[in-house]
This record gives sequence, structure tokens and C-alpha cells, in this order.
Amino acid sequence: MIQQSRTDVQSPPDTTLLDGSLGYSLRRAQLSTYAEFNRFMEKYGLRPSQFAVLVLIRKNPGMRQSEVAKTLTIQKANLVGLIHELQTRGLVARQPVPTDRRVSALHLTRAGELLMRKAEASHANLEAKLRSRLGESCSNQLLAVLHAFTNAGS
Amino acid sequence: MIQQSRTDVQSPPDTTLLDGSLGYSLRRAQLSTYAEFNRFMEKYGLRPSQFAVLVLIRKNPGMRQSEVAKTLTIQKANLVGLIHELQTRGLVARQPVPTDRRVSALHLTRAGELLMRKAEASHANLEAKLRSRLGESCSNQLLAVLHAFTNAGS
DNA sequence: TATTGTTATACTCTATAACTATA
DNA sequence: TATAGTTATAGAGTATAACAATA
Repeated sequence: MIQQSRTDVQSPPDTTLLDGSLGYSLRRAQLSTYAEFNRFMEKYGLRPSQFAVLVLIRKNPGMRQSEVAKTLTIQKANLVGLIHELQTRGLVARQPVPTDRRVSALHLTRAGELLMRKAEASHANLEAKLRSRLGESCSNQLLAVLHAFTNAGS
Repeated sequence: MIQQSRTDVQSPPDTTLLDGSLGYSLRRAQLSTYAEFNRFMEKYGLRPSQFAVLVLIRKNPGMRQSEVAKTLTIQKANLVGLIHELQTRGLVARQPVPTDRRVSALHLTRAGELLMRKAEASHANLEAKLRSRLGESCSNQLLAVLHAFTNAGS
């Protein structure tokens, strides 16, 4: 059977294969959260990667870069510019570690702490909005399934 | 309470905020599928975006670029190079449309058709592997929830 | 006037290799 | 030798503005 060309057709295209794909569906879902993230975080000038780094340092003061990179699955080389940018903006500071002069201990500055207090509140609002798409129970299930999926893959 | 610096601590860092974030969890899950995709599709020289374009054209011969862009939520400007690359590789061809000389109808070439037959088979294997992480029933639920989530956001 | 495809451009994220200083 | 941080570089995805040809 020869499939009809749809040049002049008005009906929506057939997307069954992509719709049935876990990979593609994850990508679409993730992109829609990025768009929402940027709407909520634009006022703080924070991108997703920057926010993740700051959240991690805030909760775990003294972390080293290599540990941040490993935790976030970012190449250590790509973290250099990220940290440097946050340091230049006065949000992150490095303290020398006497026992190992190769590393610095990462901390939030006072300004970083103040910014992240507000940013985390906005993030909570963002998450609440995302969860409202599915409802609380279904959102919790989704979260659990995503973790199971990711952990099974590594 | 002052949180203890963890410079010398061996225990894993606190990641509760990120783990509880739908956006971050989606991103991690999606990245793990990309890694798997590249393992399965490297032999065909197809990246995720190229595969999506080819799948769409294959199922809907005669589509126009603007329609492909809209369906995949890609900027039309970013699709130009993508199509051109596939055309240069001899996988996609454009046919003039008499009724509208601005557009071309996109089709797979014979070579594109042959490649995609194999690539879609590999993709099916990839999806089966991803689904095996969760089991069939849970995978189907995840897929449905992802679609509900994405659609509720647009 | 509006749309299609295009060019140009810039930013973000990701990945690898090689270097330095320290351990 | 091995590790932490760095530099350089490249590829891929995404986004916007502006243009020519055509509708």
C-alpha cells in the first residue's frame, strides 16, 4: 500500500511512534519544565544548572568542586566556569583547606544565602505549579517512578 | 544552628531538595535515555533530533518544514540545518509543490527508507530496554503520566 | 499583510584531552 | 602514580531577529 502524500492535508500528522517513545516523551516533559523554570527564576538570574549548584552548596557547605560535579553528574571541566561565574557575582566563596592545598571548600556568601532563600521559595512555588498539573498523589508517584527509572539505568 | 562544614566528611551530600524536584528528576531521567539512545543509534549516525525528524517524515511523507518544526516544537530556523544535513546524506529529498512555490514536500529517499527500517528496529529494542527498567505495566503508566503532564503545561 | 524558508547570531549544556600543582 | 582544578576546544540544542520570495 502506498501512503498518500500529505502535502495539502490539514489533519495533524501521525506521531504515534514518538508518542509511544519513553525517551521522546521524557524529553518533551523535561523541556516544558525548563520553560517554567525560566519563568520563575528569571528575576534571580539563575539558570537550572546554577540553581542546582547553589542548592547543593547551601545544604552542604564546604563541598569541593569535584564532589559537586560527581553529585550533579556534570563534567568537572564544565563546573569551573559555572563556579567562577557564581563567585564573580558574589554568591559563592572558596575557603582554602589546610590539609589539601589543591582544593577549596565552597560556601555561600551572605548575599548568596539571601538570594537562595528567595530563590528556593520561588522554586517551591514552581514545583507546586508543576505538581498541580497532575495532582499531589500522581506527582508523588511520578517522582518515585522517575528515580527508579534513573537508578536502574546507571 | 550552624551546619557543620563537610569538607572532610565522607558521607554522601544532602540532595533532598533536588531529589524532590520534579524538574530535576525529569532532567536526570531524560539524560539517562539520551546516553542509551546514543549507544543504540551510533551505528546509524543518528542523533535524537535527526531520528525524530526522519520518523515523522517517514510516517507522513510530503510534510513541509514548518509543519515538522511545529510538531516537534523546534524553531523553524533550527530545522534548516537539520534537514539540509539529512538531504546532503541522501536520506531526505524535497519535491516542489506546484500550488505553493515557497514550500517543498519532504520525503525519505530509498536510502533513507532502508536506513530507517533498521533504525526503527533498533529504536524498538532501545525502548524495550528502557521499559525493562520499570516493567511493562509501570512503563505504560509512566508514558501516560508524562503525556498528561506535558499537555497540561502547554 | 502574513507565511515559508533562510541566514546570522548567541547562549547553554555537554564532552574530551591535556596541563599544573598538589597529594 | 593519582587526584583536584584548570584550560582549550568542539559539538549539539535552543532562541531571537531580520530578510527574500511567495501567498
